[in-house]
Amino acid sequence: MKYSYADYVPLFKAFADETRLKIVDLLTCGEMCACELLENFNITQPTLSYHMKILSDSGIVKGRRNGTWMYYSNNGEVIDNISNLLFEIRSNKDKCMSKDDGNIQCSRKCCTEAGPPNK
Amino acid sequence: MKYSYADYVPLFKAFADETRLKIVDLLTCGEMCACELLENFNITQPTLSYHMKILSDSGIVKGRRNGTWMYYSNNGEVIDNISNLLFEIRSNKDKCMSKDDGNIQCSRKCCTEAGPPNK
DNA sequence: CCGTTATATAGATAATTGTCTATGCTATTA
DNA sequence: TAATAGCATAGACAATTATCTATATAACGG
Repeated sequence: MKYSYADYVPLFKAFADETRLKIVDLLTCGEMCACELLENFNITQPTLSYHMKILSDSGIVKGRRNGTWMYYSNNGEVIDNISNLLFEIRSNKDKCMSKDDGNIQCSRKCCTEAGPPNK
Repeated sequence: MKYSYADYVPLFKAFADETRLKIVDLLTCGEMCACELLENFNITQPTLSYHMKILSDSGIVKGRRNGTWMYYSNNGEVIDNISNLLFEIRSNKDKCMSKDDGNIQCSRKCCTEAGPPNK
C-alpha cells in the first residue's frame, strides 16, 4: 500500500458533507457549470465556491474555466483510489498497512489467556 | 438508489479521521480488543472509546463484549454500502440520485448558447 | 463484598468546519 | 473603456470535532 492514512483523510472529508455528496452525485450526470449547480441548493454563491474548492483541492472534482464560467466534472481516478482502499479493508487479510511497519501481535491476557473466541 | 446523501454522511465522517482510518485498517487483520488497539496509538483510553463509538454508531465496526474486554471487528456489509455508492458515482451515467427527484436540465446561457464543449 | 481491571461517560477546551455578508478579481460586452 | 456577470476571497460567527482529565459503570477474582 503506497498511500498513508493521512492521504485519504481529505478525500473522506470531502465526501463527509451532504451538500458535497449531492454535488458529486449531480456531476455523475456529466459536466456542469457552477451556476447550474448553484440552482440545486439553498446556499449562497460563496458557499458553493467554498465547497467546490474542497472538492477540487482533494482532486475528486476537476474544474475547467471557459470565459467567466466554471465547468466541473468528477475525477474518476481519485474516486477509484478511495474504492481501492475500501476494497483492501473489505477483504479481511493478514496484511494491513500498520502490519507492514511492525509487529502488532498482542501479548495481553485478552488475546492469549482467554483469547478472543472469534478469531 | 434507496439511500439519501444524508445517510452516507456519518459513514464518510467516520472515515475522515486519521486515527479511525488506522483503527479500521488494523481491524483488517482480524478482530482486536480495545486494549490492543490502544497500544497502537498515542491517545488516551477515553479518546479511543470516543472513536470506537463513532465507528460503532455508523455501523462500520462491530463491537462484542467478553467479560470486561471489548472486541472489535469491521462490518463488511456497511463498508460495501460505501463502495456501492462510489461505484455509482464512478460510472458516469444519466441517472444521478437528484435526477430521480426532478429535472436538472439547465436553461442558462452557459449550457445552451455557448454550451459546455465537454459534454 | 471489596478491590482491581477494562471500558464508558461527563465536562472543559482548542481547533476545525460550514455558513453568511461584503468585497475583490476576471472576463465578456456594449 | 465602462458596465456587467460569474466566480473567488476575506472576515465574522455559530456549530461541530478531537482531545484531555476526572469520574462513573461493569465485570471478574479473591
